[in-house]
Amino acid sequence: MKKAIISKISEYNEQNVIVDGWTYNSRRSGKIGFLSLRDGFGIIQCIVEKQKIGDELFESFKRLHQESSISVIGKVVENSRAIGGYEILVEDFTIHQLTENYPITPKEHGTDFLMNHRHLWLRSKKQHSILKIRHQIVKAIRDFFDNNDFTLVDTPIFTPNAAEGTSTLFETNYFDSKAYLCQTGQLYGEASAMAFGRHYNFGPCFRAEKSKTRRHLTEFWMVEPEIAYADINDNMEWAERLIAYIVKQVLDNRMNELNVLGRDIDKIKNIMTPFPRVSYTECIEILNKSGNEIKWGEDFGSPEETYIANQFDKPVIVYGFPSEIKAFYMKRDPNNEKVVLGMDILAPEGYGEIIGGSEREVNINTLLDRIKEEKLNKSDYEWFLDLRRYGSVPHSGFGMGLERVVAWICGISHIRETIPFARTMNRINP
RNA sequence: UCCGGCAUAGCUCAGUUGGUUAGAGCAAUGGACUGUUAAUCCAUGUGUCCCUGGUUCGAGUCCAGGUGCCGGAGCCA
Repeated sequence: MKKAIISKISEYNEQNVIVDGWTYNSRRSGKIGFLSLRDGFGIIQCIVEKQKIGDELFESFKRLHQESSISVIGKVVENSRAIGGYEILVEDFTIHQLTENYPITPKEHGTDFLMNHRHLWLRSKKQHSILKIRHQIVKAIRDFFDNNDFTLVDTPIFTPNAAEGTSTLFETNYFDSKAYLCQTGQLYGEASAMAFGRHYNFGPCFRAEKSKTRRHLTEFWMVEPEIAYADINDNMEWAERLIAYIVKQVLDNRMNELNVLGRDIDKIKNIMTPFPRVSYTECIEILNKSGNEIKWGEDFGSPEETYIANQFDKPVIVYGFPSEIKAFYMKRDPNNEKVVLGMDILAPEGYGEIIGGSEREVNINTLLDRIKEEKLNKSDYEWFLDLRRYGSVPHSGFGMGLERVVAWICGISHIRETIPFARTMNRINP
């Protein structure tokens, strides 16, 4: 007999199959039982009739509590009363383990309790859907870059210094000296772009910021393309094409999961290029008109960012930030030395910044000045400066925070549910 | 780090102006029911009321300190 997975159960209509899984829920109405079987690929209703399977097996069925592991043998049939349209008429089943007192019951639970049981919470429908969509997004990102002749080049996690100087780093004991967990792979990405033309790296980043908000993790995943012979406008186009592609892939492949999450599809179905572009200076004007007293030169806070994003129903590209508030490696605008050729993309619905990028500074003297201004250790950057000594070209890149994109597309209010095992200021377990 | 909130059964919560024996739903256990979708109905068990100290004849309830968590700010993807 064939083993079937629930996501492909329609291929086995009117056939007998084996399905390996776990009991998601069970109900009884006298001599007929309804067992929701979960196998990681889907959930299907199994019909257990006492008359059909006999008294002994029916008694074992009664003992199948939530998350008991079983293999079910039965016939697949269409039935409109079953969620998913198919059900299995059980003929036999074998029990691998009878589970007692599974902690997560089909009722409400608090976030702290659920996060303490994250290893089990992953089995729940909603969490399962979020991580399936996360996987689809990761695949879309890789496909997008692979299909556009980018090369994946992994950047190191142990680094000897701060890339941006500003963010807080996790320090580790590296034999007799100190090393830090990477907060970005960007500088290494620039080296790679000069070797491969189009580069991306995709992996975890670490920031020891004491941030307790729904948008922050201490360990999160970031994808960072870096493109040789690309200016800031090329950069914006790559970024918006990437986002549009991701949204389309999720809509095309994960509609079931979006529905489980109750996502309002209207909010994401029109995410197509081009995205609106608005300069930092225009943002200040918009904010001042609305009564916000932010001055030119100040960085946006979270409420300002949300206000700007809410003016549009697509992600919005904000460009031309004051150079003082941005990283040392961003190129100054030749037409206005006060601003840099940097851009952020803000997601709609208050999800905040999902992309930050820029055209990179290529003039070695300007870079040296900026390194001095930021009080960075020049010797740490000698290798990076080599990239400006040997065949330097205009180039650009950006970083996109995976979890924020997942949160936005899923419509999840807190980022901690968008990563399998969240690390925050107050949590490193499980 | 700052501001605000919360902490009572395995879970989610209620608990009156301080009053003697601490409550519900779910989960669990037993039973009824052949089409349930978080099934329903009946029965049964469940407590360091976060910790320490104080006020009081009496504290889950009031006060002080502590701890943990949640939300927001700053910072950022």
